[in-house]
Amino acid sequence: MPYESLRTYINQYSGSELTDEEFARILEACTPRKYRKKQYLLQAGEVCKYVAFVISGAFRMYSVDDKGVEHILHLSIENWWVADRESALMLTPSRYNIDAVEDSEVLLFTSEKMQDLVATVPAMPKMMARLDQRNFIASQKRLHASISLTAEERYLELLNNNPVFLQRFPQNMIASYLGVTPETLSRIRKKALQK
Amino acid sequence: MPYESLRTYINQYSGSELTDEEFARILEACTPRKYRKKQYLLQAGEVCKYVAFVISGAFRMYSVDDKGVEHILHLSIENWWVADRESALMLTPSRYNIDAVEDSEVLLFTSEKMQDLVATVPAMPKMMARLDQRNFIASQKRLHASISLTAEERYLELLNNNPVFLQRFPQNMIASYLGVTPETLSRIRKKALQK
DNA sequence: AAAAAGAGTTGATTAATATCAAGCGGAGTT
DNA sequence: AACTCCGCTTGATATTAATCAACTCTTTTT
Repeated sequence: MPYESLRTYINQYSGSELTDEEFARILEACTPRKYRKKQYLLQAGEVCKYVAFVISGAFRMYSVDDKGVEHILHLSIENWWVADRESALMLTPSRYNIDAVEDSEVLLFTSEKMQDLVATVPAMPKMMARLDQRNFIASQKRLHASISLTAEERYLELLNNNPVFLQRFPQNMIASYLGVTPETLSRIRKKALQK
Repeated sequence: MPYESLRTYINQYSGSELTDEEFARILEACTPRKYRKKQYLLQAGEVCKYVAFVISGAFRMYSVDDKGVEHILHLSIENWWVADRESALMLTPSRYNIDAVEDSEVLLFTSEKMQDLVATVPAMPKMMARLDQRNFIASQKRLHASISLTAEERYLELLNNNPVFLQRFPQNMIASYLGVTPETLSRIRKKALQK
């Protein structure tokens, strides 16, 4: 079957095994779609209609402030979910943009289909609960970093926890993700290398 | 029955109505406890064993850095839950302290009892899912603020979204919650008043 | 009642990071 | 192949917020 990575993901996060029939139902509920580099999956002002599972490629979710500066809130690569869950849940227009950083392939689930699946496939609510917990923990960690650490410490923490990101995304995006300017990140790295 | 505020809370967040029997079971599963001002509910290094529902009073959750500076991650007042969920879920020692900011009364649930309730009272998983979602959205908002806004903008946002906190907690705690020093917050407020 | 501790303000100085500006080199486009 | 754009670096300067220090006013403790 195609998209085995989604199956593996759900099995892993739900702590159970999907039957072939269940997995087939999940695949029926979603739509595969490709995005070219720089193509939008969500634009600020729209309500987020889809939750996307990344099969391959990479995405970023970011806001743009009054001065036109982008602030990246989330980075996602294959085997991650992408969406503005606030907008999707509350049905409010999103403040964020989501676009492809590389040519990518995703599976799109509308919120309704996703709710159906959560109601009918036992593994799904387990996976969702687990996912929400992980999301919460991750954003609490980043909040802690952002409140109590210096730019350099935040960079080193990212280097430890998500080295993949550093290889996968250009440095200016990493800078934005860390909440510093590209110049500052460049200097931080120079300093870190000297040690 | 006592502790009606918990019942109201669960009804509201689950979108259903607890029966008297269900609510009685919930009350049996927890332990009421009082905390004096400054008393710890959790100390850094311990595994967080309880999830607490605040009946009255106020708590803060914070880390202490190498220089001894406190960084407040969460503030909670009556009708909020308090716990380090990361520690409680992962069973890892917490990096955070939780202590009472005022004399307070809470209901303590051990993680096991909470899991029992989630498994046996239908309203509970609904409430938990809703709570996780809200927590995630709230921490994403704060993360966004902390990455893209200046200290002054963050203060004004708090003034809009959680004016209660400003009345309830001393200014140095608000400063820590916003990620600035008390001196800086004092100057920000002075400036904001002049307008 | 006196003393001590805590909370907030204000001023002077320092440190961290942003901003502005210039230049380099590679990737993609025509 | 030439050209343009983009990502990255480096330097000089400006801005923001932290730090250090002093002082006032409450609140708490003795």
